[in-house]
Amino acid sequence: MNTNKKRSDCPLSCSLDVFGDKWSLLIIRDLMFGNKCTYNDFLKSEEGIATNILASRLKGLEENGVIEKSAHPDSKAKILYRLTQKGIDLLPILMEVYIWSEKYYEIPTDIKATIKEAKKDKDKFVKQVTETLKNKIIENKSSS
Amino acid sequence: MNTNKKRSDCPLSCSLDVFGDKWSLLIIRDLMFGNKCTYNDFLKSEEGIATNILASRLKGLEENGVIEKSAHPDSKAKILYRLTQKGIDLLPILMEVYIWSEKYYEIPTDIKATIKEAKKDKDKFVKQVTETLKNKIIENKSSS
DNA sequence: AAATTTACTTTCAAATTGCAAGTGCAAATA
DNA sequence: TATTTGCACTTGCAATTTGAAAGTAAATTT
Repeated sequence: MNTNKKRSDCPLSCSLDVFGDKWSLLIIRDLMFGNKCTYNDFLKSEEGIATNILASRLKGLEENGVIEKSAHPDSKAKILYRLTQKGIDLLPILMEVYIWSEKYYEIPTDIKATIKEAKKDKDKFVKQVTETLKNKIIENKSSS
Repeated sequence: MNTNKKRSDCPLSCSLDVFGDKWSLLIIRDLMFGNKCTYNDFLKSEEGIATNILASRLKGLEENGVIEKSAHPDSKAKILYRLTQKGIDLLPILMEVYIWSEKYYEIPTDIKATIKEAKKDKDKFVKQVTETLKNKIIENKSSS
């Protein structure tokens, strides 16, 4: 992604410069809910992102401080991608997208339950998931 | 936008197929907060969308039921674009994007106050703005 | 030592974008 | 009434981006 061009001072426009494309938020999703954290994990996702696009999106997200690379505990050949706090803070946005889609589209049953739970108490859901994600950061900080 | 291709059954992916690009949500923003409602209004926005892109985005958003066209009360030459309920329901998503950006970027002072208000009581903010937007729909229904 | 895995890069055709100019109808102006 | 302007687009074309496939280099497994 273009990490350089800023189209205007509008916060929405600036945010879209960071994650306003068809792929970036899917990577965030995989990191948040998919238990995915390596290049190949993202490649394997259902939507079938092209490898060059994945590389460019990871670069963009990293440059924008949404994700960061770190050493993978299992192997030097692997790189572990993880959300920064800035990335974790995208959770409320994703949550609202899921809630919106649940109102207007058919939802796979496995996801449905989670959306229902989020809708019941949004703040609680955000706090819970945020905590889980933060713990992941700490885990990896201490093992790298 | 491609209104046809569905990359997966993931609700997030489907949602991004509808508004996951650099322009669509800016049009929604203009309709929601910008008091803009005609083709030329959108064209004049700060970010400078190209006219062919604007046409294609408006088409896509309409096909996806997010906006709709109607007769402009002032003139036959004008077309009035407005949000559908489905479009109005994007408000929580936009709100969360604004709140996120306020945490990580410099925000123009005029928008800052609105974001602060939204943060104070999200539900209240969504309800208030939703009501205003719904009234706009009714206004135009009765005058067209 | 050879094959495989992992994280990419490169190549190239196809699709999309962005800019400029043009079109056709409506409305305002001379 | 004739002409210009406004509005909502469309068209043409170059430049950029995407997507598919193949390639690379280091690390790991066999």
